[in-house]
This record gives sequence, structure tokens and C-alpha cells, in this order.
Amino acid sequence: MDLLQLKYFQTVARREHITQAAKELNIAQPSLSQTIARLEDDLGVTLFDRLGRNIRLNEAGRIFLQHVERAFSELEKGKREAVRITGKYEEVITVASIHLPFVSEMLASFVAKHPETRFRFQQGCYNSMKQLLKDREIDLCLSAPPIELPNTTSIPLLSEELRLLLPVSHRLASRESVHLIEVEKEAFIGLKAGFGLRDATDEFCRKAGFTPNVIFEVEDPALLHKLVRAGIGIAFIPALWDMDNTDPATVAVRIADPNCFRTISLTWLERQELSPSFERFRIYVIEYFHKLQQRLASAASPGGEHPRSIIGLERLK
DNA sequence: TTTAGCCTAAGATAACGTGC
DNA sequence: GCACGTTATCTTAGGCTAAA
Repeated sequence: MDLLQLKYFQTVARREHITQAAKELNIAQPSLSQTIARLEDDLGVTLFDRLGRNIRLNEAGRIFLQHVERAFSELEKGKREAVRITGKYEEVITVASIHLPFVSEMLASFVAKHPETRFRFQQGCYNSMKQLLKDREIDLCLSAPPIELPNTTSIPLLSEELRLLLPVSHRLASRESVHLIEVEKEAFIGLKAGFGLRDATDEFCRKAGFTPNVIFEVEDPALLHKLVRAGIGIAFIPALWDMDNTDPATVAVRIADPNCFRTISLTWLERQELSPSFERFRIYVIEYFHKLQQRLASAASPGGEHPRSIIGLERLK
């Protein structure tokens, strides 16, 4: 029995699918079958039930997997400890996020406080982040809506209003709020399908009773302001994206009906043991968003209190 | 509704190559 | 020689469809 066999077993056990596990491990499926067979032979027990052309982790396999997970966790801990005493300690946290204008600022302020932590950051759409989490290529991600997958935990961080971004010359630009149905004939600028925001706004339009006429699809959310300013169409804009907007050529108008809110969530991989850096960062993100929610609330109704609770912070406590 | 035939997907096996 | 990988091929099971 060696570490490679155990690593292969762990992957197959998590997926219960030899071909998919082989793809994940970048080896050929027959080789993986043989490795698992050798491991079973070494142990003298079968770890998987062969059900026709499918395999399923059996009771012995489940118990063995628990020990393997614990062993890898211990080894990882040992590696961290060993590297730490050399003074070259460096931990990498892999993060993915939907486009959020303040993420770079958030990461920068964390790194300033914890220079020993390194990050690998990538921005993506909802579907790509879900795949990255599923493939365990990232530790945690910020998304809207929350990503639901086995072996992950997700908590809501912030609820934000979506508004309509209009050029100042638009007939509704001077209004305090509009009903969504009032813009059913308008040309929309939207994100491409697969972005959580696009799915959410399509759903809001459907609730209002129409299908948006999206004449311009973009991948870069930063283009929304520019295209609206150019008079190409109107767009949905999350309140946070517009909070610091000083562009005099555009205005974000609130939507009175339907209620257009989205929830930004934090999702992370469940592990035997969360590293101290990971745990620090997780708590930092929750607190950061708590402050953002307060900023949003005071911007929306100065002096008033935002009615929505921050579940993430409550669960943190 | 049942059954036979075909296609596809998935795992296992055999033979062989490569590197240590 | 051994371990571990690959490709080619085989076996099996499940899904689909058409005919009875």
C-alpha cells in the first residue's frame, strides 16, 4: 500500500466513478481500475461493490475512506508544521469569485494584515465556479446564488438590491423608482447566459410578465456602465456595483416591483481540518461583507436600518 | 405492453512500452 | 525484473426503438 494508491482510492471513493476519477487524476481508466484492484488485493477486502457497470463504495470502503482522509489531513498538517519551522512557511488559499468590484480591495487588506498568506484568485461565472469547486480546484468562492454541492458548506453573506441603470437622458431617469414592466419594450444590455446575475434578472423579468430584449451580451460586467452611457440600452446593476459610481451620464433607478434582490454567498470545501489561515480568511470575509451590508443599508436609507439580516455573521457567532 | 435487436457507456482484461 | 502507464479489445448492462 502506498500514498499513490491511497490518493487514487480517495478520488474514486469520492466520485464513485472510475472513468471520472481517472480523468481527474489525469491517468487512463484501466490503470486506475488496476490500482484499485491492487489496493483491494493488498487489504484483502473489497472496497467497492460492482453493480453492473457502476461501482459503489461499500461499508468497508466507507470506513477505509474515513481513515484515508484523516491520514492525508495529518500529513498535510505535518507538512505545514515542518515548513513552518524552516521560516519559509507559506500557505496558498485558492479563491474564485463572481465579478465584485471590491474583491481586490478585500484581498489586499487581508494580505496587508497577514503577509504570510498567499492567494490564487480567479474570477468566473457561476457555472465555472461550480465546476472548480466540484473538482476541488478552489478552496472557497463567492457567488450569487449560493452553490449547492455535496461536501461543501455555504452561507449567505449579503443581500443586495438590483437596480436599473439608465442614461440620464432616459424618460425614467428622474424617477425615484420604476415598475419593471415599464421597461418591457426597452433594449437591454446583459451578461452572457451562465452568469448568476443574468439568470436572476431574466427571472425577475419573467415575474414582471415579459422576456427582456437583450440586444448586447457581455462577459465583462465593467462594460455595462460604458454601454449604457453610450445609449445602447439599459441594464440591471447590483447596488454594490453602483455605490461609488460618479458617472454623471448614468443613473441607477430602484425597482419597485417585483422585489429585485440577490444574495451573495460564501461556499467552501468541507475538510477534516480547516487550516488557521483558511479559517482566518473565512471569518475575515464574513466580517467584511457585514460591514459592506451596513454601508449598503445606510446608502439606501440614511439613518435607517436595513431590514435584512446577515445570516453569515449570525452563524459565525 | 412486451420483447428483440441495436447502440452506447463503463469497467475489466490482455499485451505491450517505458523508466528505474 | 518490476511497477506503472497506455492502447486495443472484450464483456456487461442499460436505454431506445420498432414490431408483434
